[in-house]
Amino acid sequence: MATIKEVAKRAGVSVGTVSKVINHIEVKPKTKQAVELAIKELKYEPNIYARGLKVSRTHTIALILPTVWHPFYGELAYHIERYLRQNQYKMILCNSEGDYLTELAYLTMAKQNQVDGIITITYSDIESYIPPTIPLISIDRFFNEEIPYVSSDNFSGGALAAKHLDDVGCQSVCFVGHGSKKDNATRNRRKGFVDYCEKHQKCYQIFDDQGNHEAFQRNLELFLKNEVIEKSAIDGIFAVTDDYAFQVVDYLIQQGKRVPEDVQIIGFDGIKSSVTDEIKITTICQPIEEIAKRSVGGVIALINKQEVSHEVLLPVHLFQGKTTKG
Amino acid sequence: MATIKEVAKRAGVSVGTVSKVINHIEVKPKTKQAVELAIKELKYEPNIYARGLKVSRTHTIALILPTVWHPFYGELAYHIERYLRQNQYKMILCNSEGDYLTELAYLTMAKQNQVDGIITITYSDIESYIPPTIPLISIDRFFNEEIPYVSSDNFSGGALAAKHLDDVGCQSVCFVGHGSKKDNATRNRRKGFVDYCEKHQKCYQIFDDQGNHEAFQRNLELFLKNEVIEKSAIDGIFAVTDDYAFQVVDYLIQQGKRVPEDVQIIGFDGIKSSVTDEIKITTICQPIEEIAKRSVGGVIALINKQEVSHEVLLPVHLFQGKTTKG
DNA sequence: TTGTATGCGTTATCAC
DNA sequence: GTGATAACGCATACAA
Repeated sequence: MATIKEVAKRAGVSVGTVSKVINHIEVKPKTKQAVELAIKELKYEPNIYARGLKVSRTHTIALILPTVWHPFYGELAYHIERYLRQNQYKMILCNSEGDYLTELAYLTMAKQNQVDGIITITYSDIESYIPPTIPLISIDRFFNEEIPYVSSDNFSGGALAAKHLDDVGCQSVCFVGHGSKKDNATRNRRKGFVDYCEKHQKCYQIFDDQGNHEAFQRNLELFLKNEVIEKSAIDGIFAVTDDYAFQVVDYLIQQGKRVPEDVQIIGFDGIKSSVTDEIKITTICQPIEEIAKRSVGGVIALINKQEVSHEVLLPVHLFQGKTTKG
Repeated sequence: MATIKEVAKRAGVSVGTVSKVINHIEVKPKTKQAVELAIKELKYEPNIYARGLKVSRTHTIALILPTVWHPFYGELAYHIERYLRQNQYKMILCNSEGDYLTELAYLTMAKQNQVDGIITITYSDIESYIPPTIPLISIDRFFNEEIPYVSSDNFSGGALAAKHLDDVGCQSVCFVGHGSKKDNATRNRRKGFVDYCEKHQKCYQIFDDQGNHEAFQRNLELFLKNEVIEKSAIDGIFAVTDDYAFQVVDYLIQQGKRVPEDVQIIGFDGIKSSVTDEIKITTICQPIEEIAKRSVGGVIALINKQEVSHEVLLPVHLFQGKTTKG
């Protein structure tokens, strides 16, 4: 691997001059030519570590999320990487799998100057470990007044879901969600849903189980069996994520219910498993690409010591699918 | 940010000693304690760039793939990141979107010592740009005798698909694929399929359109309409990927055909859109996790100048879903 | 066992 | 406009 010194020698100039050429600082056209020739001949590539040592900027940011193996996070990661790349940033991907130790390891990386900033979407309490000096943007999660976050307008989304079920004629609706204390996003969806129901005096129920994956599924099916299949007490369901909506749809159909004739169902997220895929259900769509864009813009602004708004709340919209009467 | 010097001063030792402690080289227990205390007090974090400059190892590898926003690549990326992390490596993710310029940019990164190695899954002709000095593992793609690759046993998979259609009673089968010149993987699936049919004197057809996404879909539907709907000349279809299998299933059902009663369909890949998702169709499953494991093992071995087998061919297996008569 | 000194490849600040 | 040189923070060979 050629170094800047060898380039300088070959071009018959000093290292300083070579450095100038590399960094696009004005030099005499003739010397510039000579240097560029030498660079080509020696196939010189600047060593990023030496440079990093000097300027302590890596042009790398870390993205921490539960797992990229999921339509929502996959799409988000895809767009974030794309926007970062457009801004000459590289992205280190971390699947935390919800493990806060893994997340902490990445915070440490940032402290070591391995990354210039972090975008995180987490449900762990890493708040107290985040040094105020690290440029960090949180997605979907409010930590404190210091840490900027970008999120969909989950409250309005929840209300919109309730309104839609109302509009399509549901008499007795239900919220289905996984009661996580940490997840502000889904909590707000529930709040919005409830708020609409209260204001419009809709009859509603809440299923908000806190168990793990298996327990949740078991309890959900028990609940549905009882309320929907046997008592027919519910004719409209708002599932807090599309994943849950699928579960609900699958179970009800398996139990002989018709969707949307007997029960109408609306989800949240608007997931597609790839760019060519299609949204499968009626759902509240998050503006994933916009979330990505704002997050990237946010970290880069933070890195450049610019002002960043503490809260960015992005509008959602309804996608009319086949699980409600359109 | 504290440096090694400040730690040394505070601990009353020299920088060399501090360095030894950090790198787990034997020192007197007492001095070790003192140093560790100082490190804690000053919240010292080693600067990775200074270290990188010395040892030129970054413990970072780049993963280049078309897009992480897809169940197959998403799962692959997930596992690769996991294995890398287990080996104290970080992963830079690059969605090339099939653009070879983007891919080249990452090769350059490797040359600049920004990454220690590369795992790539590409359909571009980047072959001539890969410097032989860069540790690189190719997935699903044979480049040349120098570059090691890991892949599913696509040929056997294709044959297995044909055999399965044969076993479940199909009389006249068909291969559906996107004829890419670069994609050895899918080509071998086709070869395996044809090989089985020839050997067992099965009647078969090939649909291997080369158009872009829209053209392909249009032509595929034309073909299916003609051969399946009108002529009923096909009762078993092997789609070269699950994505295509879904397309085929959707179209045929929309056209009034029953699956698997009228037409049986088998895909390839075994994709699930998340860890909790389920495989939806009969398909040939790739051992995605094993591919990830071998790829990671491969690059790390290359980085450590160990021998790596040029070809790793991993066995596939049949998943019996509801699109064939089990 | 520990300290000292050198150099890794760059950038940036000076003189010239 | 260009060249010399001092950092940047660390690892390491060698000296003590």
